[in-house]
Amino acid sequence: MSAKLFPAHKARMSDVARQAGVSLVTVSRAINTPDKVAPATLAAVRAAVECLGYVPNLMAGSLASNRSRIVAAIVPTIANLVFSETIEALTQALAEDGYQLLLGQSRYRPETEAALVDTFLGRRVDGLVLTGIDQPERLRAKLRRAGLPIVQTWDLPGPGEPAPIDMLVGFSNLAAGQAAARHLASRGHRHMAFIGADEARSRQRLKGFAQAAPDKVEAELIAAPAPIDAAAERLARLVERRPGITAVFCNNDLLAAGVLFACQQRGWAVPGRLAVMGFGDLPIARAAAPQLTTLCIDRAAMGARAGQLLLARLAGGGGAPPCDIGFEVIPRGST
Amino acid sequence: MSAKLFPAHKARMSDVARQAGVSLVTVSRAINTPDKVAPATLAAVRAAVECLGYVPNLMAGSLASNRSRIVAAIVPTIANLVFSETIEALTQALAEDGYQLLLGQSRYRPETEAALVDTFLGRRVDGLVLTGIDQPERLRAKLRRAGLPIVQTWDLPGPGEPAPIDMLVGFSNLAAGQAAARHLASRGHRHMAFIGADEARSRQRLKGFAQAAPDKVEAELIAAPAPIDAAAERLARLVERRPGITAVFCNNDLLAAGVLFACQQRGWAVPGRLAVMGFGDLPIARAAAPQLTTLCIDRAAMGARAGQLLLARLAGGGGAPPCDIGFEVIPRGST
DNA sequence: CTGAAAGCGCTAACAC
DNA sequence: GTGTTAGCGCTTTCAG
Repeated sequence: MSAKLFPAHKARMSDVARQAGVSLVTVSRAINTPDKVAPATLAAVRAAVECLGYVPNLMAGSLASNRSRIVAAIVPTIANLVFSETIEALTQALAEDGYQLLLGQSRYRPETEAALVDTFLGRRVDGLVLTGIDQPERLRAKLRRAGLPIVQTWDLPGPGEPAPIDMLVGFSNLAAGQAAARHLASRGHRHMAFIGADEARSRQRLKGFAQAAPDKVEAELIAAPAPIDAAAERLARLVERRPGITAVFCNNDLLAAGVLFACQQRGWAVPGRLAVMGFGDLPIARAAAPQLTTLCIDRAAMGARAGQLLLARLAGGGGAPPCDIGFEVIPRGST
Repeated sequence: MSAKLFPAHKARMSDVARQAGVSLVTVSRAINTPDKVAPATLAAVRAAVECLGYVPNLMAGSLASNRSRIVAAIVPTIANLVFSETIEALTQALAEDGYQLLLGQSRYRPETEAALVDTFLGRRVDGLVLTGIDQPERLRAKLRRAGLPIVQTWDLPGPGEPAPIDMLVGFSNLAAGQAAARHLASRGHRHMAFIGADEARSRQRLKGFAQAAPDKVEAELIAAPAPIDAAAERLARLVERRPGITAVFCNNDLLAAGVLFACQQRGWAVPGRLAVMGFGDLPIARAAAPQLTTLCIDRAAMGARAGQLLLARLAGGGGAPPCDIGFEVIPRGST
């Protein structure tokens, strides 16, 4: 409780002001709007700052200016490349304008997400990035009332689904699932299977997949977060239930890589005996042999775009229409 | 009697106080230390909070109390499972005590790291988690002067290396490299190669690996962040330069998986023609075929421990000695 | 271009 | 238990 809580950022703005022989306000301006200060004054202030080792207290500044320059993001988990790559790009985009990222993990739980939102609102973050569009109405209402810029990501509302809370950048998981099925069908497959996490967006892709598949789809849903080492075991179950399947759509390239290894062990040719399709176009997709056919989602673009939308709004810009970043089937050797 | 309707978060504590018929301080206590408030008062305050949709301004609270309840962490990139899993555990540990995580990415650049530190100090974060121990002396000095709790992670200073800035939880990358070489040697290998990122900790592991290898080690260093799809190409280079190599140590399990696929394409038996060892014990290690022998680092424990060290110090506890979380060679089929 | 005054919304001492 | 009095360190008006 003693000295440790009152560490070395001892110098305040008033100390710098005294040292530089100017007023406190001038120091503030020298720091925030240097071009509105006379060169000589600026130099004096900078010298004083240097000399005292002054570090501006952004917390106090935020309180006074009502702008925290902090944006919060909530993802189910950061320990999943699809989300961490999005967050990487988002952080980068924000950093360019001097914004920092407060990270929250919902662990796929709505209550946790709601609790995180409360905390973030309390911290007066300037903006919020959410994963998915399946927030409960109660939360959506609260967020709308809060009136801060919000970007929902990773999904697009279909007909009948609630409108975005504010801004949105995503893609249709339903359409992605359909595209996967159509790709496999185009390669002559009829009996398809699905392995994915038991979670909203994955289920949405399964729905689309099943819609567009020529035959009934056999599915294995793994409790999220999906452990990819489950691949071999899930494949085994699938094959036991439906020996005739000739193609499997894995909702994550890592899972698909696991299936590739499992096929290798079974002595199954890919795509001869089983076609394997992944999701994400993670680096492993190209490193695999055969290379993975996959659904490419531009995660970096999604994160960057989310950041840009927020920054534009924070800079006084108007709203932007929902942004569909789309997806692309990347045909490679595994199908 | 009836409450004014406040636009979201426009209600201040004084509004709640008036509505509840108590003083502002009482509201503060009701929120922060409910057990120091009479039940009836508490109920009245809570009703008022509910009725006004009051969300406490944590920013103002932080300024007044000089505690932000925010911890910052800097990693090279979050788009790498080894770091994102550490951050996941850290975030989780902090959340349990009501702390949030501000995330910074250095992109393996010391200047970026230094700039992030400045910002975070300005934000008066309560603690800081750093990746690695190779911060320049200038930065170390600044951080020591700052006097806030700091945990360095992912490494352990060897003899002659600078002492920790404050607290530390890591493992010896040098020893890890040595252990890898010894494991491969124990399997009868003499001609070993290394593929890894061109970055401090990876180089440290290479150093240990080379020290303990019976013969000269052939190395391929990939500019960080290492794209894992480079695996096949790097393996090709290695083999071209030293056809006699029989074992390769990859500094990341994903890279190792890529090498496994490359071997498959070459028709090389693993471990018959080439033994492959990974690093990290990521989920893919067990999903691979053959399963990957790897160096297991308990990243979740490291992140959690970092959080606990910080929380303990913030709760008034004393310092803790450097914590070596160690590593473990997990022998599996690939060697 | 610079300065003086007036808070931002809350917590921390102290009183009562 | 509860209230009163002071700030936390900065940014904003608004003067000059």
